[in-house]
Order: sequence, then structure tokens, then C-alpha cells
Amino acid sequence: MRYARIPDETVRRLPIYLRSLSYWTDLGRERISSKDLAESVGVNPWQIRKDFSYFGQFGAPGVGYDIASLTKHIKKILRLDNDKEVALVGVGNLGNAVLAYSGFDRYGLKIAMAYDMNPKKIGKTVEGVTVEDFADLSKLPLRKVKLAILAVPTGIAQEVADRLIAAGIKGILNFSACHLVVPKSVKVTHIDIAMDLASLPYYLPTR
Amino acid sequence: MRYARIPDETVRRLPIYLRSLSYWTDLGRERISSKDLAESVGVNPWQIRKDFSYFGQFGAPGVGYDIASLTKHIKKILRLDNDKEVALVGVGNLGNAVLAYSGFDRYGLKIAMAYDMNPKKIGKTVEGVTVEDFADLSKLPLRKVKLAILAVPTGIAQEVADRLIAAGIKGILNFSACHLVVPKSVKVTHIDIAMDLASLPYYLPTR
DNA sequence: CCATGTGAACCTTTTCACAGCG
DNA sequence: CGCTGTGAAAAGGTTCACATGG
Repeated sequence: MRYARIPDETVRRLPIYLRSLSYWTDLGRERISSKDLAESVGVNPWQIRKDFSYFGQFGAPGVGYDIASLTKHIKKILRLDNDKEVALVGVGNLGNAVLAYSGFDRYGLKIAMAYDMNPKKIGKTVEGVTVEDFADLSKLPLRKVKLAILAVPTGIAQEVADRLIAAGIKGILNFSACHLVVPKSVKVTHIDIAMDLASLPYYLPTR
Repeated sequence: MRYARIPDETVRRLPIYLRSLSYWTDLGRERISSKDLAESVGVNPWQIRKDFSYFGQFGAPGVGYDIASLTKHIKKILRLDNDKEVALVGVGNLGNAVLAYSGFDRYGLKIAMAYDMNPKKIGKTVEGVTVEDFADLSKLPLRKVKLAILAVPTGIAQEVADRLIAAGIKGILNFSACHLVVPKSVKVTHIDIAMDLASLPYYLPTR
């Protein structure tokens, strides 16, 4: 069943594997078994083997997976093989945290530009990125950026999203507390910190 | 099938409904149909009706749902009916953003204390919360806090998680880039910004 | 008549068991 | 013999169609 449709859940897990593989690479390891990889990411070994089976044969039976080639292949599947620039919109508290975050390199992702509407912020350089005027969003197509991180107040999120899409953005990581209405050709991933926290109490022991 | 085991996916969606309901409440609306609610959160009407059916009968056929009583009931299901205090560990860029985030009230959640190991930060007050010494984590049980947000560097995340659990924490929102190993009685929700961004390119149009 | 509640069908994902290969 | 790859079974979730009730 090689290269058949890959389940969404598998796609969601691939970056997790990638993160762990980069960890093992840093430690100088060359091969890893589904069992060891499973343990380090917190899933079952057969889940991992099944996931990898969707995109061909990889491991050597009796030996395991070659970390370097597995990494390369997962990156290709996820289209992370070429470095990608990402635009950040909204340089408030959260935007600053995103700019300071160091975990993007591993995936070949780079926050290459930042936008804000506050005149006091425009022109300043944060973490090596100069904050540009929100009004210049329309010039985005020139830079061929396809991904954006939306870290603006909820009230203007939809409007900003519309403008991002008009500027050619095809993938949005949305931090604001609202559902975005977008064309089918645009993929939105949503992070709502409060919401994630809100589902925890349900799982707390009742006592 | 009332009050039978509620699917995890339904539990995950309940806070989304809650968020939308609070929006409609603010607008002064009293009743809402599954169709309207569905539209405002981006799911199907029958999904919503099915979700609600797990915990009893609510709506009035031909009329819709009473927003106030529905809100109350969802909060009860999620155990958000009593206000809950949350401990934040790690007051770096991300920790600051979490402290400044205003979306917790809606769920009856409140970041009531913050911890850091940096002497320069200890004692300072950020967003009304005074940063305490990391070493005082062990005093946490006295405050009956069950939830914590982990916003520390990846390298020390597991160690800090162990200490949180030792201090009686039962639910952790983990922002660090690693899988936490915890006892079954502890629930961990994981947010990895880079990882969420990393799965977007897969869904980009190939052209 | 309109909108809910739900059994049944359908689809997706996970788990299992084991064949196959170095 | 150890570990991968995979069909098949089981579980979990979504969609549908329609009975029901104000």
C-alpha cells in the first residue's frame, strides 16, 4: 500500500517522529528500532511501523531504521525538504514569544518577516527580524511566502486572515480565539491555549 | 445513550462550543440552533447534536438550545463549574505571553501563581502575579492546585514535570518540545508551535 | 412545521498477529 | 533470531435519515 493516501493522523505524527529523530541524530546515533523510537515519542511500535508503511519500505528487518535517511524521507513527505519562510502577523506578547522560539530550524522553517499595526513597533528589530507595517502585507506575494502565523487580537483575526489569503498565504497557524472562515484551498491549524487548558479538568481524577 | 462514555473527540470539542456560546451570550442572544452554532464554530450541525446527545437532552425541538443552560451544563461536564487556579512554571517569553493572555476567564481558569529559577525574575510581579522561587514548588500542595502550565526549556521539562507531579499536579499543559513520561493518573496536553507549523506544508497545494 | 435526538451505516484509525527477510 | 511490513480484526468517530415532540 505504498504512497497511498496517508491518514491525517499519520501526517500529524510525522513531525513528532522528526523531532525525536533530530534528538537521536544530535546524540550521534545512526539507527533506531521502532521500539526505541516509539518509547521516545510515547506511541506504540506497531503504530510507528504502520505509519511508515504508508510511504514505502524503510527499515531493515532485524536492524531497524537508518536515522538519516528516515529523516530525509519524512521531510520530503511533509514538504519540508526546502527551507520555508514564514510571516508573523502581530508582534504582541505572543508574537514576541514566537520570534524568540528556537524550535523552527529543525523543520527548516524560519520566521522571516513580522508585521504589526502599532507605529511604536514598526521599524524595530526583534530577534533579528524587523517589524514591518501591517499595511505592507499586500507586498507579501513578492516574497513567495506561503505560511503565516496569526497572533493578533481575536477581534481582527478574520479580517487579517482575509488579507493574508489575498496576499497569497496558503497555510495559517491561528493563535486567536475564533474560528476562521477560509477558502478550501487554505489550510488552517488552530492553537488556543485556554481551550487546551480547559479540557484538562475533565480528565482529573474525581476523588 | 445518556451519560455514557463521552468520546475524547467530543470532549475536545466542548471548549470550542463553550467559546462560541460565550460569544453569543455577550451579544445578548438567548437561544441558538445547532445549525447556527455549527456555523460559528466550523463543524456540522449533526456533529453538534450527536455531541450533546451524549450528555442528555437539551434542546427544544423546533426552537433550539437555551444558551445559558447549555453553557452551564457543558461547564459541569468539563468540571469547569468551580473556578480553578493554575500554576505557571517558567516565566520566559512564552510564560509572559501566557500571563498576559486574557482568554482563561471564560473557562473559569486563572493563572494564580508563577515560578521561575532566575533570581532576577523572582519577586517581580507580572500581570498581577508575583513570580515565586522555583524551589518553593514543593509548597504547592498547600494551595490545592491541580493544573500547571509548563513553559520551561526542553532540557529541564521532564525534571520539572516530575516535581510538579510530586507536588500534586494532575494535569499539565506542556509547551516544551519533548514527550513527558508521567504516571497514568496524570493527564498531559501538549502544544508544540513548531510542530503544528511543520505539518502545514503537507497540505499546501502542490501546483 | 421546524429543529432536536438517535439507531444504523459508513468511514477512519488503531491494534493485532504473523509472514518474511537480513 | 530480531525486527520490519502488512492484511485482517477491532475500536472509535462521523455521517445520515428519520422518528419524535413542542
